[in-house]
Amino acid sequence: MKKQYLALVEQLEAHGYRLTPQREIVLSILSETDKHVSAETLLLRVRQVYSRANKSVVYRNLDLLAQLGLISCVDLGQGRVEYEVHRHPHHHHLVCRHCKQVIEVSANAFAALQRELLERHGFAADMDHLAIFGLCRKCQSQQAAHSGHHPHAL
Amino acid sequence: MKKQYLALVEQLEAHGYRLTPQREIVLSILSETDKHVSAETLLLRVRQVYSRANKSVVYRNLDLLAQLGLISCVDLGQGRVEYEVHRHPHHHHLVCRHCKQVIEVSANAFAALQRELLERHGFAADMDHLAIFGLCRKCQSQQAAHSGHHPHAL
DNA sequence: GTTGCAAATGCAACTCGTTGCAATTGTAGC
DNA sequence: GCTACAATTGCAACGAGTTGCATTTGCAAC
Ligand SMILES: [Zn+2]
Ligand SMILES: [Zn+2]
Ligand SMILES: [Zn+2]
Ligand SMILES: [Zn+2]
Repeated sequence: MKKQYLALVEQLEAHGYRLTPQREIVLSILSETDKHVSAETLLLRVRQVYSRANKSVVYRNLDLLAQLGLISCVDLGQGRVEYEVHRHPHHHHLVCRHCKQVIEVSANAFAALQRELLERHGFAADMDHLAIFGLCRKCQSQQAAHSGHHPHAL
Repeated sequence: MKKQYLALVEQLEAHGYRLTPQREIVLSILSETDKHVSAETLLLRVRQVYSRANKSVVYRNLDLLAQLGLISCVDLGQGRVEYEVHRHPHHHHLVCRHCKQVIEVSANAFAALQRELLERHGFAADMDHLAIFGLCRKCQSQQAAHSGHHPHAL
């Protein structure tokens, strides 16, 4: 994905941001990863190339990229945020509260809502990469099944 | 809101959970607060009544109530999560990334999406209390205005 | 009112992410 | 190649929330 990396670099330079070694490495790792990556994992990978890499710097670079709209982050309920370069078309995630399964859905289903929020409230919602929590099909039936409840019941 | 407090207690007991002093105080404060409250604020209020109250216990009780679907929490981007007893009908929040303004909207607009996710993916989404980020009307025009960008520009 | 025991608590240590600030570095202008 | 200066980094301290585990307690059974 050399193309994507060059596009990221171009965007940064167009906005007057510097290209530092650590930032370049973050960009290259992000652009060659086609799934979500946590800050922790990203830091470890950056350190394979640049061993003095620093937590704050990675976070700050991720913040910068997100602010420029080049990457997005999402919290899938795993206790850490995950990042990825924007894919087109956009996608969202349905996260089952019970079995933790994550279903990826296209952003199409969200376009009508986005339009309605814009029309009714003048609000331009970022419908880029959402996590929606709920119950998957299987866990809905299971929950319906046992209405008897004990504390700590699974 | 005595009625709401009693309803909460009843739900807890129906599920076999104990009624401890600290938990009772958390319930009563939540049920007499008609807006969002952070865990920190809640802890301070609990301590006005029960001065030895403990951070973990407050968090664990909030988790329990959320798990039972009695309260919901939302992250409005303020660096801390806010809690509230469910109001009916449900509402959501539109948060402007730029001016931090929060617009409250009814859950109606989200019903169509919820239906679609259920039909197409069998997923029962919790559309109880979401925070959607984006740009308010005013900040959209402002952003359109200045296309010149410098690092650190506001 | 005693007893038994799971539920709940208290506490300290931990994780993830953020922040303030001093030191360093990229880069534009010369 | 220097210089200047803002952008970036490194670090350590911080804040919100979680967790493991030993202790305590609510409550139901007797
Ligand atoms: Zn994704
Ligand atoms: Zn499930
Ligand atoms: Zn709300
Ligand atoms: Zn705004």
